[in-house]
Amino acid sequence: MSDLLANLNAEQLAAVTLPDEPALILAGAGSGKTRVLTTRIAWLIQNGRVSPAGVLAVTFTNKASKEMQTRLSSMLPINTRGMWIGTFHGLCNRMLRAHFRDAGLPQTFAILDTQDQLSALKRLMKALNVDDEKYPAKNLQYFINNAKEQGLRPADVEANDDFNRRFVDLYAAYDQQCQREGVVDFAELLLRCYELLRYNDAIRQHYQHRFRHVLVDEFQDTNVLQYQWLKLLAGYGTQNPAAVFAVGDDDQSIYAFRGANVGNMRDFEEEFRVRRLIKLEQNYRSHGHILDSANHLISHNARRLGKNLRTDAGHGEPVRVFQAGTDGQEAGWMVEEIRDQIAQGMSRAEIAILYRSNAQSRVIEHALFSAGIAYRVYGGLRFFERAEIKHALAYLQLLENPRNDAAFGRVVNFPARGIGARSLEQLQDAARQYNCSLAEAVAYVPGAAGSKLAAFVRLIEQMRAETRRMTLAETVEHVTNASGLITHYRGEKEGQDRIENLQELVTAAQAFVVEEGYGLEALASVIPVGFESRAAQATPLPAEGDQVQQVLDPEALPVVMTPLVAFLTHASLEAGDNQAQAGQDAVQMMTVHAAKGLEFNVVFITGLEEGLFPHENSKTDTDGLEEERRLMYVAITRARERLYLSFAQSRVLHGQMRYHVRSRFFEELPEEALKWLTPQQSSYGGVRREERDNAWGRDWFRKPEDVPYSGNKPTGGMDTGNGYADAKRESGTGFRVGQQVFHNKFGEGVIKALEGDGADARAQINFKRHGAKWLALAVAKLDPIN
DNA sequence: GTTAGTATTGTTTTT
DNA sequence: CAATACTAAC
Repeated sequence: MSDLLANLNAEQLAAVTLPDEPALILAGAGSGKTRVLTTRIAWLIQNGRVSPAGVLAVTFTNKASKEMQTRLSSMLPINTRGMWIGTFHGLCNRMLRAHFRDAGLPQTFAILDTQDQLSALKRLMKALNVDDEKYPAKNLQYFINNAKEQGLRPADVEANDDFNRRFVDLYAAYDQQCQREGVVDFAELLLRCYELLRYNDAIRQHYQHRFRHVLVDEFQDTNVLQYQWLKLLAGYGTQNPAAVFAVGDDDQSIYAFRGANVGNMRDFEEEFRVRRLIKLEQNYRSHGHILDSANHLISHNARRLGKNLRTDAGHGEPVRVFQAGTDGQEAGWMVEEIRDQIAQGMSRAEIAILYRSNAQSRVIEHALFSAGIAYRVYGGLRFFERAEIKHALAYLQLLENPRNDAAFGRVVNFPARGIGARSLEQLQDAARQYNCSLAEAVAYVPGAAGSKLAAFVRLIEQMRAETRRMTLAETVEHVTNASGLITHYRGEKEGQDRIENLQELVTAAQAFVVEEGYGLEALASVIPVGFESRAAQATPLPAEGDQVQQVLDPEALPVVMTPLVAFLTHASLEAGDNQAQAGQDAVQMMTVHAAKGLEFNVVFITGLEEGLFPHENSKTDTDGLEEERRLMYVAITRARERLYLSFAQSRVLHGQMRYHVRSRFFEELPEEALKWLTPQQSSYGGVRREERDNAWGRDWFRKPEDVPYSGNKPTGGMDTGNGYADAKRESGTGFRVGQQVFHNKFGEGVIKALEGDGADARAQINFKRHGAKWLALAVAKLDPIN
């Protein structure tokens, strides 16, 4: 109980037990930031300074918010579910659902992700006959989001020239389109919520009265709008403002490209008259050399609040630096090092490979895969972003809201129903003419096209009727079938994976109902002002498949979020990390951005080359460069015991061979902390070249099923078409020494030796034209001759 | 209206 | 190299 504070150092203790007033905590990497934040909440509650309902804690990522909830419930015997702990977007969504009428939104508004937003803009521009050459949709998207992040509506944006004026007009038209269709984009979620609080006195006062403690994680990454939102919520400038507890690290601000404004930290300090500024500078994570490197590097940034991390741990091992000839060699070297580490008992999950951009993961994946080392890739294409999943979700959206034109357009002809571009054009014209949704405009389209469209609308209506009494999972399953999606993919050669993903969606729906209590926590907090205490108590976990209406009395409690809407919201707000096999012990691969907040025993930072890291587009201005340096700082401080830095002299980028010099960051690290692993200057020998040569091969992700593998499911299917061939190949019976084989790239050759088995099987082949090579049989496409 | 095949273009990081 | 846009043939 009272040992909440037991293991805190002096700085942390001071932060946790601060009085109820604005406070800024400058928390260095690995200084126990999350711990301070959660302990603070627990301490406040335990000492009766605030009730769980009076706390609002906001983070940036879903991961962080989940972590906070987990830790909190391990400290206190309370249900964190009903608490207002979440991401900015998640909390805004909650509030908007609760007050949808006041916010001017339909009850079932859908959320557009970045892709959806872009296609909505393209659709709009097409309808308005805007030249995409002159006004690229992508630029418009950036323009709009940027404006929204500053809290600016079209009327507030100053247009200095014709070009900007056009953008402003399009911004206005886009907002109207969204409103008509009942959808909001990410930025709108925040802006709309901000406006709700700002212009609705009763609601604002309610929340200001309710939240006595507002805690913010990663404060350095807040944008202008988020800060304004916080100020409103915390009752800045009122008689009795909430105590804002902001935790941040200016050195870890890496989201400027997304509108993050480090200046918020300074503004906060001034505007809230912060008297309590605590620096957490004791690092509990990294060994000395690693920390020295981080400190040394970041000291090259001019604009800093100033902070230096220290550790009690010894120097530890030096930072190892490796220069490779090619990206393939870099990957090959990592494989060897990882093998060593694993052999010495290091858990795979404690090894992380970091890179600047997602594209770099391919070569590394290939090397790990050939070596049979289990790995997991974060980021990339996430579950809810897959095309087949988005199609299924679009059907589900239409069940809730037929006016959602984006969803309508997405699936009206998928699977193909003979509704082509021309018919759609007619439909869009009609919709514009009668100022209605696409679904409503169907009635105005004559002829064959009209009847096909009408059939589609009937299909949706029929599905809606059929699923009315179904559980969420049943609904999802029914829709994947009745829509014809499953049938369609069954006929496709690479459709098996997609079908499996659709089945996975049913499972996900099931899991959502069980684990999330149906989004009950969202429901509980979604109850309009005045009802929340009742709702918070009414959180018995529903039995599997129970309809929420059966758990909560619909008469007494205005249920605003149906399970389906909750699920769809969940899908857009949490793109669903591809954690298919999260529990498995696998090497972790991710971008540096994705690594923020995580830590590992062993860390590889790869591709440290000018143009890559620092990235080409950021090299020109100092702000960009400083952000890259902060990014590097974040990367370094992920490591606990061992850190590797590597770069390659040449690598294949955008399908072309590029030659790079090593990153300037090497010049900014303390020499005495580094240990150069002198690479063999190998233009020929050294690491096996075919690893690189095969890296981009079409058959790249062919794999036997039993290989430990937990990366992204490749979208291309290999299970159906060539599963048999692979099985034969891997069994070893397919090849013998002396066998003549043919390879797509290397031509004819003779097998000189065989080695290993299963996924590890390799063959040494003497090619007529390319000489002797070792090829992994699981990867290389070899056909026996004769 | 659909499909398959070809030309083009754009490639950082993400809630 | 990949995703997307466009074009020509079915």
